[in-house]
Amino acid sequence: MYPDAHCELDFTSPLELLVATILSAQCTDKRVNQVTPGLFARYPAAADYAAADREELEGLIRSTGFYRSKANSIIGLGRKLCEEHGGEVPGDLDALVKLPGVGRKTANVVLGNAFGVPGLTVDTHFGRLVRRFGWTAETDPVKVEHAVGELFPPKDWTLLSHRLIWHGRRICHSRRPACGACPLAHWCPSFGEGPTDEADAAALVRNGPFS
DNA sequence: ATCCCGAGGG
DNA sequence: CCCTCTGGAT
Repeated sequence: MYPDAHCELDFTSPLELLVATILSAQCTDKRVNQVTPGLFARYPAAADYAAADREELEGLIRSTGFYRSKANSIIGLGRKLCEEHGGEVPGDLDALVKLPGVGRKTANVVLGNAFGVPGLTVDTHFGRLVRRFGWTAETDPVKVEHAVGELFPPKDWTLLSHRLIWHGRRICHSRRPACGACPLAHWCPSFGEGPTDEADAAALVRNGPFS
């Protein structure tokens, strides 16, 4: 299912993807893609963010929401990249997570889509769906990441993340999931009654559309 | 636990 | 009017 699910943010470099992912917090990808062309043209390199005028940057990203904190993060990001990473985006999780505005989810997005390093991007969709599927009951994102990581080989992690997010965005919504339109309705333990036990969940992983 | 924050949908 | 949208820092 969803064999060609992919990152829907527009980008042409690790830096662009990193900035776009920061902007995508609590915002649709479509809107992020509306502001990034102008943003990337104005600030082509990390040094340009480091030297950016705060109010001008805020104006360019305002429509994505949380624009003051996002502008702060992006300016700090540019500075730290220049001071500690030669102006380049580091390709490892530990360094990425230390950058301002970059948490584990954002770091894994950059690793998976710009560096080809397998990563599970546990965002709100990912967590909600794997709990509905009965794959884990954890709510802490790191615990969810480890639990789901045990169920699939690393080579499948990035595509699996995109598939789950795709499905979450279009069908398995937070409040009113479109179970009537869901191709997984007869497979999903949350369609009928409540969650299944661990053996059932393991079988769902082995035989399910995401394997 | 709370704040940051605009835009679009129901 | 209320809710949600691929979070992260305090």
